[in-house]
Amino acid sequence: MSGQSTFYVTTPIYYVNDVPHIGHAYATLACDVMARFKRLDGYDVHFLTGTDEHGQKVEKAAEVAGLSPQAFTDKVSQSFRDLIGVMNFTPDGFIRTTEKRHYAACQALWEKLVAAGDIYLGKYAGWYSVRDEAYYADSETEVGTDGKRRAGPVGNEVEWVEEPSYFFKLSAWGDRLLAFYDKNPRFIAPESRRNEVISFVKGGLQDLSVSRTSFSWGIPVPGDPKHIMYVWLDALTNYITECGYPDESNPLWRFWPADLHIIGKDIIRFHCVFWPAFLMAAGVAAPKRVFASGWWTTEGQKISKSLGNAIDPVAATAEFGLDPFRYFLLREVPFGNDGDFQRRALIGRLNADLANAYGNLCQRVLSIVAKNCGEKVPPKGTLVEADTVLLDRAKGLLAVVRAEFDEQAFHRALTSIWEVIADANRYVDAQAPWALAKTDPVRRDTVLWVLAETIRRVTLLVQPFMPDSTGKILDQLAVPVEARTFAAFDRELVSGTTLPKPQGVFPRFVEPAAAAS
RNA sequence: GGGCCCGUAGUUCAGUGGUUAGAACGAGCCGCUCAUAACGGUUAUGUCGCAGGUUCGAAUCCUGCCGGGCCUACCA
Repeated sequence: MSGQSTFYVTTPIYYVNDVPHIGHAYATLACDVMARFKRLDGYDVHFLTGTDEHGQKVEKAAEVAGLSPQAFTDKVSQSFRDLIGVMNFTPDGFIRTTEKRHYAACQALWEKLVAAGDIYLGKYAGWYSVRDEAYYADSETEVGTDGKRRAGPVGNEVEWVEEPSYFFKLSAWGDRLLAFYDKNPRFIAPESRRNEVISFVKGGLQDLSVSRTSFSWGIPVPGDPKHIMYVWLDALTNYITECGYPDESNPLWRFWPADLHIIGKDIIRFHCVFWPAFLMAAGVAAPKRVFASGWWTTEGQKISKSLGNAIDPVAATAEFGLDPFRYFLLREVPFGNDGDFQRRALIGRLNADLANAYGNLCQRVLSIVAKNCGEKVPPKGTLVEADTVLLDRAKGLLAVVRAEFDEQAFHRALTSIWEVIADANRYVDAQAPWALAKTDPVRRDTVLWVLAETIRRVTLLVQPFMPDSTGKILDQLAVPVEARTFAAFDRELVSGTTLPKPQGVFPRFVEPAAAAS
């Protein structure tokens, strides 16, 4: 037990200004699949998600809704919890930045940074738009023909504003960050993101304003409560709050440093530049890896509220089924790339990959077994070369899939698995067990055993992606629940085990219009 | 302006110097009949964005151009 390797994976904490959409579902799904895989592979896993609830925007949104910030965030945070059930996610923790433990962690981290000499009091100055309630960089503003400075050619008027602010000495961390990236080539993925970050850091870093006095919905700076901590310092800290920071005797501290932060590509800088700098300054180990996922578009168009083309995870799972939806999101697009959500493509995947290739393979094999082998796992006779070729491919899959998971290459893991499914379908045709039934029932039984055993192995590996459906298939193979981890990958099906009646798991999807005509 | 990534069959993509450029899906044809009209076999389709260059040899390296996406800091 104690020697077990740990694996800590996190989603971004979601900003409660928005209701959950496909972007949230996607990042959390990737973490869920990762967590499930590592659990099956014997790791001591901790999977964290949660909500980011501070900041000016939340304060304002609450006001508009006529609620206190706390009541408002309670409500919106719940909608993210609800998504967990809808998508069958399995987080071990759900953190909210409004929790007491998180205040304590943030303030402890702050004090560490002060003690290390990395925080000082200065003045934050910039072009401020009262209407936007936002600061703009000099380069973002321009002076119009009327002599007034605006945020862009058509933006609102800006004025020069200065407010006292604490700063983090980020400028001093450039070289150490570059050395860190150099020593940890796996820290940022995909590769192109790593290049972006490195070039950004090489361009020189400025000190970072890490407190605000213009609003109050946030975590007060220790010893100077007029100041509220910069939301990102607050938000990023959640990952160590969960582990008990600053109490390193907390049992969950064993999970730090995190193995994997999965994030959206919009927040790379915060995770790959600010976060390791904060941690190194505070003397805490930096996370091992940050993987930035891409964005989804719908039918080639950007998702936007005005177009009303957002993909609602609840609607999608209701129409296509949860597991096919989970499968599609991770199979269709290389993880890390942007993806286009096309209805036609989803239906194509559902029918070609799930109903035809995998579902039908299970069904055709299991129904022959049910009709010919007395509803029992058939006897495994002498294996010939064709049998061992197929079985060896299925056996070899675990190592292949494991390597792909270490790169978060979910689409490649699935491609590899589906190659064996295709092999199995070819094998069925080549061996023709329905013909053997008449000529050589012993051989037929062996063929069916080989197929059932191949389906078992494949299905064990598909579990993280489609937990419900694979559970049903393993039930139909009478694989005991305790024999569904990778430790049992080599525990072959036992001939003579009674099997339940087979039942299709992945029905074909037929468009309602087509079905009617 | 600077930087990063991409442009390969109808579609989605793989392929980073070496035989006639690959896969999947889709399409045509043939076969099979255990199965969810599923499965198998087979055929077809490409100026590898364009133009130069390096090389015995380039989709693959270099240069320029065209087209698309992204980054270029402090509202998540």
